[in-house]
Amino acid sequence: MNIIEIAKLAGVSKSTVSRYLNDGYVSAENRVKIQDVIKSTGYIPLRQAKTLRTKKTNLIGVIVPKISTETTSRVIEGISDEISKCGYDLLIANTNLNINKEMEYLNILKNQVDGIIFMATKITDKHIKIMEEIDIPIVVVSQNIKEYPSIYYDDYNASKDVVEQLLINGYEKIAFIGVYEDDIAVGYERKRGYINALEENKIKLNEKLIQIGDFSMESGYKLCKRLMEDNEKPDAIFATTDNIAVGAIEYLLEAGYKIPKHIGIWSIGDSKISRVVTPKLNTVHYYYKTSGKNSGEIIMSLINNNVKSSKNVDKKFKLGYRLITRDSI
Amino acid sequence: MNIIEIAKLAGVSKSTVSRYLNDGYVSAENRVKIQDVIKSTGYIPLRQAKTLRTKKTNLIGVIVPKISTETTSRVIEGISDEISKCGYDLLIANTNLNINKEMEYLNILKNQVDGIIFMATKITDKHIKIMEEIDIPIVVVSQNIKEYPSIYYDDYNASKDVVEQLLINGYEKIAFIGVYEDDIAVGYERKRGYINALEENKIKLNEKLIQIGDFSMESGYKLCKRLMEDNEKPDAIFATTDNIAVGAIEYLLEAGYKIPKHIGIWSIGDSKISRVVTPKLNTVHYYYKTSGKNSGEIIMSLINNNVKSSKNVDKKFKLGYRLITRDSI
DNA sequence: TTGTACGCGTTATCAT
DNA sequence: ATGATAACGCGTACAA
Repeated sequence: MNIIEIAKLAGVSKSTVSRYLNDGYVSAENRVKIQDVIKSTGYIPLRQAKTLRTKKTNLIGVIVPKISTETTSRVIEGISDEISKCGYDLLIANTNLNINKEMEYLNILKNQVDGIIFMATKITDKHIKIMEEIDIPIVVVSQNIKEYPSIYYDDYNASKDVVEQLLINGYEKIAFIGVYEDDIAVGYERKRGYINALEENKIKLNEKLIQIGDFSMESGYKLCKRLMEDNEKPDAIFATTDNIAVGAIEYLLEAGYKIPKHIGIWSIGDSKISRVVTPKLNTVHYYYKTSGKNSGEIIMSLINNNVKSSKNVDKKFKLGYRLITRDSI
Repeated sequence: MNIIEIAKLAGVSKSTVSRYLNDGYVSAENRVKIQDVIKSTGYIPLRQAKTLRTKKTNLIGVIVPKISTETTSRVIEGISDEISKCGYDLLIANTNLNINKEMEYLNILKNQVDGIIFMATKITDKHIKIMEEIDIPIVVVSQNIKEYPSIYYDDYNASKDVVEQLLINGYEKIAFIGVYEDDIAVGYERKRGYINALEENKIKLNEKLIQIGDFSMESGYKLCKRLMEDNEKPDAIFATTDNIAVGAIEYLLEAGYKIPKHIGIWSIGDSKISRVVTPKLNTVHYYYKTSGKNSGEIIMSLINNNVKSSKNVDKKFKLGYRLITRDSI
């Protein structure tokens, strides 16, 4: 079923049908005829043919580091809600944290979609070079990249606030369990917030209290163990993610510590898990879904304004956060 | 940059370039020339033009009920892993549990992609009617639909096994907290397993011990409360999902019950939460990622065998499950 | 082994 | 307001 058949059935030319479908510049009587035929046949124009002609795909590509995490799915949900309002759909590319796949997908997507939302963990010069060659708008979410529109979280201040809350509540030896600094937002910025908070409060930095691993619960468990078995035992732990915190809690409980009696703990994420683990976690709420919504809005506005490259488009959204107080301090 | 420019640069006709890209029927010397040009230009054929010609999109559409749940993201991960091996990408349509959107997306996707994986909660005659009109293969995951290839879980037996385990462990009054039976798998089948297990063990069904709500923790909380405030107090609860179980636990703990001392609890899902909640939940592991992988395999094989409609294609995969014993009984 | 010519379904231009 | 026709980028039958 194509536009020509519809035209025949309606007794008009295919141009008229096309106009009916698009600008709508058609006489009332033909309008009715065409409408009837389309309704009875269930005709939907072939997107690919339309794309070939118009250079519009009505698709947004999203590159994600890992599809099955709570963070990712909340961001995607926000994007999906937003772009579907504009008749756009989602093409999802999962890199599984493989940096080469990120580059590959950037290249594949560049002529498949009208815009790319790139959920990044770490962006290298190589990335930037590839991104510069792309002539559709790109929006980065989760990291602040100076060359591109970015939606990111205020990791530095969130982290600083956490440490300050811990101090206010009387904790003195606050340990830090984080991730590799390659990840600018979660690794570097959160650590920087921790360090600066201590500094501003005139507390000497103790390198032994800083442990770096990956995003897994196992890492939280292991690093917490290392921390507690050392003679520089902390009285509080700041874990950069809920997942890490849960791993740490697991160790602490096993080792017979009471939380928060013997040791306090605070993390970032406000994941579902943080609300049900015992003790319920003090954490920080990030507006992940909102960040998806915002990136959707930005990409749509760039597309609608016919922006070809979003390089140096100065849109930066630093999202707020909310400290959540529960039972772990 | 299109195929004609590449041809010019390589000093051959565009047919030769096309052959290089596809069947590869090209002389060695031209092969090298073309390869060089493609490499230096970074040329990638435009998918849409190719599609228009070949009727192949190299896209799989996935319709999901809710994008931001652990189950969904695990299934999608499996699909993504599998189809990416075949050079396919994922087009995701999120219905947000809106049944009309399901129909809508079936109609939209039918000429956008080469195959549809439909993650359904409940399939009506209306769905079937629409699906019959679609001339690309459809695979259903999460429900067993007799007319279409289906990957589903053995809800009936999993549920029965849970109840039997509870009985073996000495529990006598086992309550059931479930969801509306519209959802055939989670609602109907799991309840059926519960009822039959009791029957086979000659235990009289007590309607008061059966509570039906939705998928939320709140529902688990509320229904558990109702159960415990009645004079027919159960000594064990079978919750059909981990989420519901967590809600129930929340109530029980608040009300001063000890688990499993005063009451046992068992659920289905083996979600991340089930492993960290206190007490750690007895639950059932379902192979969600595998189900995604399998649906990917099936859809790819249907596509590769040029199957136009998968109606009455007799592929049924009932996935196994694994009972997980932890601390809640 | 290579190239020419045509067709896929749509929109845009231009005359009428 | 309408219709004929060209064009989008690619693949392929056919002729050479």
